[in-house]
Amino acid sequence: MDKFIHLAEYRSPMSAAQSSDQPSQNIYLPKTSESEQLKKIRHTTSHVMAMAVQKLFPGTQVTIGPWIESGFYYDFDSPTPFTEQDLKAIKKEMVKIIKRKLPVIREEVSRAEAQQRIEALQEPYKLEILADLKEPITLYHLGDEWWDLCAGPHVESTAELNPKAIELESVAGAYWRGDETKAQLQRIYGTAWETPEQLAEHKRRKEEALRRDHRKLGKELGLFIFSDLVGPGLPLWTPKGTVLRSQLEDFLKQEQIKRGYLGVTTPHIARVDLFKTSGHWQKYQEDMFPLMSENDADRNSEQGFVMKPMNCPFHIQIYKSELRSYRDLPMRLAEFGTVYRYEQSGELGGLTRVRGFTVDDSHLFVTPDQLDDEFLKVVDLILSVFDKLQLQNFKARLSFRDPASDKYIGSDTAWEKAENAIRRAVEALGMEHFEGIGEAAFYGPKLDFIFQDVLDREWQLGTVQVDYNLPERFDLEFMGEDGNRQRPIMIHRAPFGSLERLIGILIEQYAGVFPLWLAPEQLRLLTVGDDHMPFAHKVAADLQAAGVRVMVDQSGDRLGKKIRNAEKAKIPVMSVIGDQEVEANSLNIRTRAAGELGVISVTEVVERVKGAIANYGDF
RNA sequence: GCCGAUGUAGCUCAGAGGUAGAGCACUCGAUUCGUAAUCGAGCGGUCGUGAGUUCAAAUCUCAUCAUCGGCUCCA
Repeated sequence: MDKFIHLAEYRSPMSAAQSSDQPSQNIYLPKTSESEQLKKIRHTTSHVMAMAVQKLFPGTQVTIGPWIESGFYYDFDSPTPFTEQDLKAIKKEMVKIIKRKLPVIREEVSRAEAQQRIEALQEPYKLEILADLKEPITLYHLGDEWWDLCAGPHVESTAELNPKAIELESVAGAYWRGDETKAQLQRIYGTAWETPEQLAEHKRRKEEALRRDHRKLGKELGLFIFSDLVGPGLPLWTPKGTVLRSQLEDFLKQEQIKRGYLGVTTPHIARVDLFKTSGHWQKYQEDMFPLMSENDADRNSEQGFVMKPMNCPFHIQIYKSELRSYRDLPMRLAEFGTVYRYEQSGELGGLTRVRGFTVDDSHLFVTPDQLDDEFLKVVDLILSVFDKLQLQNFKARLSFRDPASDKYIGSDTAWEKAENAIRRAVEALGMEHFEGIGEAAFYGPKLDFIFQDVLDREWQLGTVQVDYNLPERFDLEFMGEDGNRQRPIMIHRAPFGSLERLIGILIEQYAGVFPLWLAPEQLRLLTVGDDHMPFAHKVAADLQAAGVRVMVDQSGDRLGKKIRNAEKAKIPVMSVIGDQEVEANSLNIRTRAAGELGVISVTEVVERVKGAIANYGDF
């Protein structure tokens, strides 16, 4: 377990070593948080942008405009939305302002003074911002024409900004204070750098990220599709994509067998009463597909079936089907269970956010004495799974409830016990982590493993949850050593989280180049001419019989084209077959990773494939 | 769900009130070729869907569906 004690320091996938299909220009792009100069540049640029917007669009109110790691944004309350054309005009105006070399002047004022000046401007959002500010209250002026509340820092003059290192990137809607019940503002995202070269590199990396995007690669590699007739957020897996799924499932199933998990299988729908008992119906209804009722009367009295949004209540029924003894515990019920959640339409995207997905779910029923040990074992399993998948860029989050919210079920005592159990585990492991208040499941706190996609969006994959609440709601018991019935504790856990989301992240992490054990097509045979086809098919049959996923390129293309196609399809191993190979009854191997390897016998190829698969490595 | 953008052949895209194009893919023919694209021909689209405006709509308007970027929500 030692090797997992320190989680790899988080790095963006874009900067990861294997991230590039093309050599990087080796221009270092610091994050804003790493560079005082970028903080100044981006603060000032965003002020210049806001000044330009207010000049071009009178009546527009300025709200907040912080830097973000790769740039900045500013939120405006504008009577009409901004368009792409507007961005160009705004940029032009910004250049004018910059060229006037306006000094950036810091001024410290009293709260009353700030309030008075804001009232003169008639900008109510600023008043709200002011109310939350601590002393000292500072204003930053651009010349004597424009100012905003800001803590700084700023450059000393707009002359320090390079218009060629600035770009306005996109417009978007955003709610005031991030609250969907409040006004929707217009947000403009932009970026600013010290040099035009840095901006060019930033844009190059964004384009590279697009090439690795799992939605693009999934289509190019033929891994999954979506169909308008099937519906949004419901991926269909092709034969190639299904290889990925089954390899991952088989891998985890083997790991679970080694750790004493028991497989179960449960239906996709259930009576709504099951979810009333669990509390899902009360707390989660708007995220569930609507009730299936036979008639209006049933619908009105909430009788009928629903698609399952989670697997736990089903596993609980299996646990409950017999009186369990303390000797039976811990009982670890596991299933690749496909669940259906009615996500809001605007949330859907690729494989990372879908409406039907498969959870590598397991529920562990444990005695209070077993809780800590079982929890650690689960974390160990999760970390070893990530290790095998070469996933290093993740953060561990303690997802606790927001005490101010009423969206949770269960007693304060139960929640405290569960949260403490997670804290104990993380401390015992010495694991780096951060706390996410309000990130808990409605029935219990979680330890979540957060990854980033190619566009730097964060996604939860693996999760472990400690749950005192569902055992209570379903009245779970086991017969204790002393002959008294006791209540078990549940651990919910999923190393992958969602098979779909995991595969989305993996596609991007590998840039579509899968390790041999996952590659849908492991080896492709390329004949020089048609005369070599019979030998190719014989070899293919032998390799297939040995368990290798092999295909013969059947096209009439020339060798160069066949190689090009195999490279584009990111096939890890290819073999050229011509007169020499037929004569020598062997294969001439070329790998994607290492190029030509020379002539190898069929038997040796099989052994090398098996060896590579066994240690999750390359051919 | 909200704000904005986009939707043209299997894929990537061009066209922009006068009735649809390219490259790749696919099919056929010729070529039988040794490590990233052989040549030629052919097939293929009621321009997301439905209304409306117009003599005429892929093009303008509205609605709707889907996708994309954000926001909100979440595995």
